[in-house]
Amino acid sequence: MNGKSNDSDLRAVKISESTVRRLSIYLRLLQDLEGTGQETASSEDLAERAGTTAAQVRKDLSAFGSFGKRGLGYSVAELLRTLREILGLDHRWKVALVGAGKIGSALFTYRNFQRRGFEIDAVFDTDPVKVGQLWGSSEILDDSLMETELRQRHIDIVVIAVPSDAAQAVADRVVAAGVEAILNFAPVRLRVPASVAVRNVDMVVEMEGLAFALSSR
Amino acid sequence: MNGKSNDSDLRAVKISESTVRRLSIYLRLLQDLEGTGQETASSEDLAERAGTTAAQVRKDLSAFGSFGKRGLGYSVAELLRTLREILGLDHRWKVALVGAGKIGSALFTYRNFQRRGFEIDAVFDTDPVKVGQLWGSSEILDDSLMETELRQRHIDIVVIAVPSDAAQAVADRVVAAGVEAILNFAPVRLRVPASVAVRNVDMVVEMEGLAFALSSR
DNA sequence: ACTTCCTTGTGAAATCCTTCACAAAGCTAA
DNA sequence: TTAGCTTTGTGAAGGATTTCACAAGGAAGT
Repeated sequence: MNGKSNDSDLRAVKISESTVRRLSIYLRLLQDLEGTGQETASSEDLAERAGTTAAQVRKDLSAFGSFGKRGLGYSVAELLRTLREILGLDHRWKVALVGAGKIGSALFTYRNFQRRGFEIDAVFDTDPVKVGQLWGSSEILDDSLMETELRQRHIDIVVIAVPSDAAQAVADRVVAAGVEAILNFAPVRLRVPASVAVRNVDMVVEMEGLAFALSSR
Repeated sequence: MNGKSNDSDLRAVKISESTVRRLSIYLRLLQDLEGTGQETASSEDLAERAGTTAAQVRKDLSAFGSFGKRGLGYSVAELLRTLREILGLDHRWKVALVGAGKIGSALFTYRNFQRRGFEIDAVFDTDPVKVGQLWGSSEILDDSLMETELRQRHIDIVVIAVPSDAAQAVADRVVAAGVEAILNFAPVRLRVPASVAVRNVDMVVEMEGLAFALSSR
């Protein structure tokens, strides 16, 4: 929009994972703020709510451009729009879920997902009892259809929610089918090519972190 | 002058969260290795499986002492024992679950929890329909009993799996009841005293991290 | 014993991330 | 317009974490 010295080559600068995490948190805060009708927010406001520092907020944002007004802060509406764009949430992402167990089911019904632009377009399982069942409007598909369906439906992100001993095999097939982003709930480190983005949600690791914290007292 | 006290004073050295995370991952790898009958593992072995570097593995471990044998590597059995001790998994931890919804339920039946030394001893919910129901051997308790039960049962860790607008209030009560470790599944940043350890499991943040990664191509 | 090979443990260097601190910019009021 | 406040954006400093690289320890064979 402006012709400032900013040159906004988003691709060039390396953004750390922690920065991206915080951006996601700022986004959520801003959504809350939008609800309250507050129109601007300072880096100090955001920092306090996000549990970080004002300088950190400004640094995080400054990697992408200048979005604030000095003396005023950031426009909630504008920063919301900007963050959504930065995070790639300005369009919907097609998600497939592999594993229709308890965790898969919890995830499927998790409203925040759909609301944030992630739509689960396919569910796979190996269990013949589950295959064919309807989850919402989508039928649980047989595991063997995975590769073809992932391609045909142009799935962007796959959520792996299978037992840990099956996870790597699923990951291999998913990668072979051209998917480049995986959210892994299985308690294993998946080995994938560097071009594939993986995020792990590992409850046991977090619990053990708490156990460690409690023990070091 | 100064009593340059380093040596093996475990409490004194500051261990980073990322180190603790990796220790937990090494522990899991070693459990797998134990199953295969492999008796020793080098830092290189562990690093490859954990998706890190050999130097990192050695640094992580060296913060706690010297557990390896030069030329040989680490004894799987011994390192297992040591890591369990370091992480505080040499005894069981009493866990309470607040929120008997989908996520709570998935967690409750998650076998890996119990297996790793975490036993869920109490479940709370506000919904009168759920209160009184039996989950495994434990009855779902009314939310209002939370403070007293947490104290009476000497709960170490509370898992918060309630909607985000209720999470902070639950956290406040839990902290007031003397609990010092919280695993939070609600998509909010809890504000707690510094003495309380909090770990967040936030699926939306992870998904948005993937969206960002996909967008930056 | 000696030699060779392997792998640890660890200072030092390099890299990455956060905090500091302040000039510059925007707003309001007179 | 100028003065007084406020808050951003950002180099530079400071800290933390990771990687490097190698001396020293240990095993196994001769």
